[in-house]
Amino acid sequence: MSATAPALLRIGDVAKLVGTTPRTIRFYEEKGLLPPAEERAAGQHRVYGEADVERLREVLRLKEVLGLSLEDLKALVASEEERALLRSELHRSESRDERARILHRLRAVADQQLALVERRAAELDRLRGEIRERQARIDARLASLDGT
Amino acid sequence: MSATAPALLRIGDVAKLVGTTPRTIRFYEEKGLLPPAEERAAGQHRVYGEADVERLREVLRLKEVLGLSLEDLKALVASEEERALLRSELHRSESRDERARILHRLRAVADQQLALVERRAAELDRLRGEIRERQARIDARLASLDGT
DNA sequence: TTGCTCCTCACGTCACGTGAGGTGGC
DNA sequence: TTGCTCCTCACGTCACGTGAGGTGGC
Repeated sequence: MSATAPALLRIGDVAKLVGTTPRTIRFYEEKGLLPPAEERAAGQHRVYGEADVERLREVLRLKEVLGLSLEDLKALVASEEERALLRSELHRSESRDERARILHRLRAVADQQLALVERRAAELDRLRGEIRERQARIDARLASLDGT
Repeated sequence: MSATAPALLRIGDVAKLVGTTPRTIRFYEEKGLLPPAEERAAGQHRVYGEADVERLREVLRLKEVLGLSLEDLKALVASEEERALLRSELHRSESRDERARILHRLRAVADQQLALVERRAAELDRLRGEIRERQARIDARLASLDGT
């Protein structure tokens, strides 16, 4: 049975895979941002699976790109959890009405997440635009220098 | 002469204008990120001008949008200072060759700053794209539910 | 003189980093 | 048994927040 068992990872493996440190993973667990990673006796190694890696990767990416505090990140993790739950419900759903209800809820979650991203993106776009304008003005002055 | 003197601001005024706190301004000064804000005897109030406000506003914006550490921010502040210096040199420049040299240097500074912005923007664009795709897939499934 | 804002320590906090000393599994 | 990674305290650090106690200017 061990041949078909899913790959079990230790905290150092997970940290390397997602580009962080064991300490950060323990810290997030301590703060309730990640689930306690399997049952285990005190002083025992934590054990993780592929799904945990994917989840953590997504969480860290959202934090980095959006610059969120752990408090804000907690809310986002909750919405990611709802998304996962809804997707599995969608698979098991049996009636058309139920599927429609779940899909509408999924759409609402996506809208909410997009709003967070759009705010940051707008600020960056503006900054990018300003620098490009500066470049254009410099180029124009250089061209007029060459032209005369 | 006091009628034509430039508006002199205190640290609390500046903090409000740029949306931060006096403590942060003092901290940045302490860390060498901002100049010591006018000569003043120990225990005297700090005094600022309009130019200081503009500078600080830009610095804070770069920090927030790019998510930089104070160490990285220091380098960016240095490049902003070079930019200001180059611009005033450009005004005073007398030969065509000098102007060309300064303009090329200004262009290099802008390129460098844009590179910083583009990296962040690319990450955000990808995230934005993924969420929009999710929305589109949800909408397609909803449409097919209605269609059948 | 009364408020208000300012000043300088200096300790608190958030999100981890970094050893210290000890235990677990190939 | 030897390495390696893991474990739990626990103190350090970075970027400030937050009083504590006192001084300065309309």
